[in-house]
Amino acid sequence: MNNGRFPISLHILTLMASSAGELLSSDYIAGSININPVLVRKEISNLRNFGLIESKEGKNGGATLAKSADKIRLSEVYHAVQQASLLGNSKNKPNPDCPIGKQINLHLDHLYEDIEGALLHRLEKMSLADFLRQFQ
Amino acid sequence: MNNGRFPISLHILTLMASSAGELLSSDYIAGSININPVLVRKEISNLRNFGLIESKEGKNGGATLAKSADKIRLSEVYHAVQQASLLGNSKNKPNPDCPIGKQINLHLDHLYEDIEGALLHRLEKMSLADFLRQFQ
DNA sequence: CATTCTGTAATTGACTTTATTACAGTACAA
DNA sequence: TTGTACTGTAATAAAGTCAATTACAGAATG
Repeated sequence: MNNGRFPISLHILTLMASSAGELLSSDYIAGSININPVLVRKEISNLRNFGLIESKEGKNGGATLAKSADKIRLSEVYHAVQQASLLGNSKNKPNPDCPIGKQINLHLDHLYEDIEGALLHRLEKMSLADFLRQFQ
Repeated sequence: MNNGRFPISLHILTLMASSAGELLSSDYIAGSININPVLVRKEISNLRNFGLIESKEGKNGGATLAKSADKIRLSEVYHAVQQASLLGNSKNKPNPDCPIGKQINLHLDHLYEDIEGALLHRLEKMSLADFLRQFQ
């Protein structure tokens, strides 16, 4: 994964899991993560599109989990923030006249798929509730 | 992994494995990958530090594998290019006054280590020779 | 000793990510 | 019904990252 969005999204969800039911404001969340509130709202918007978060506009509004923390797998969080490939995106444009260059992206892609499968298998095993449980 | 260095290093090593014994110039390699020769030399320099490549300066110089392709595990390549953490580096500076923020980097790091372990396990199983064997 | 390489530093440029500004719209509460 | 406190989102600016490029010293060869 290429971005810092995974930790941000997981932080957001962890905060919500730790205060289940309450609506948290983007300003409060941004204060905990120490980033800009607009970025928090963007991530919340994304997580909402993936059915992990519900939010409420207006005064006393905010966001909360859309389902209980033990129903949220970390693999869902991964999918929600995942855009590019795990290990360096195959955006390289190798020389098609070279016998190695011509084929390497195909084989790299296979390798990445294999590895990403292993990664997802791990993330699948841990729920947000499991993750929160580590905090004391 | 955050960078495009893994595919570049693997490409370099694959070229060398496919023409075992020969010294390849950074210009030739750069032509196959379609990147700048200086970047190739930087990667070669790094791979040499990890004992995967030997190089020779001067006219008719170049680089070649330091050991046979079936002795090189892809996990070694990963280690050679790995600097930052796999999933978004914990460069966030969460608020230490927040009970979640205070602890989250620790738990994120544990999670990353766990996942990286799974990834390395996969890469450990494949040698450079295995990777090259896929090419026909 | 000219040539062809590596090795490496320094700079520039392209791109990506995050912060910031701005503002419309929504819900609540006095 | 109006002020306030929020979300949602777009647009822009600032910061950071990564690769390309330039430059050049040094090594090996013929």
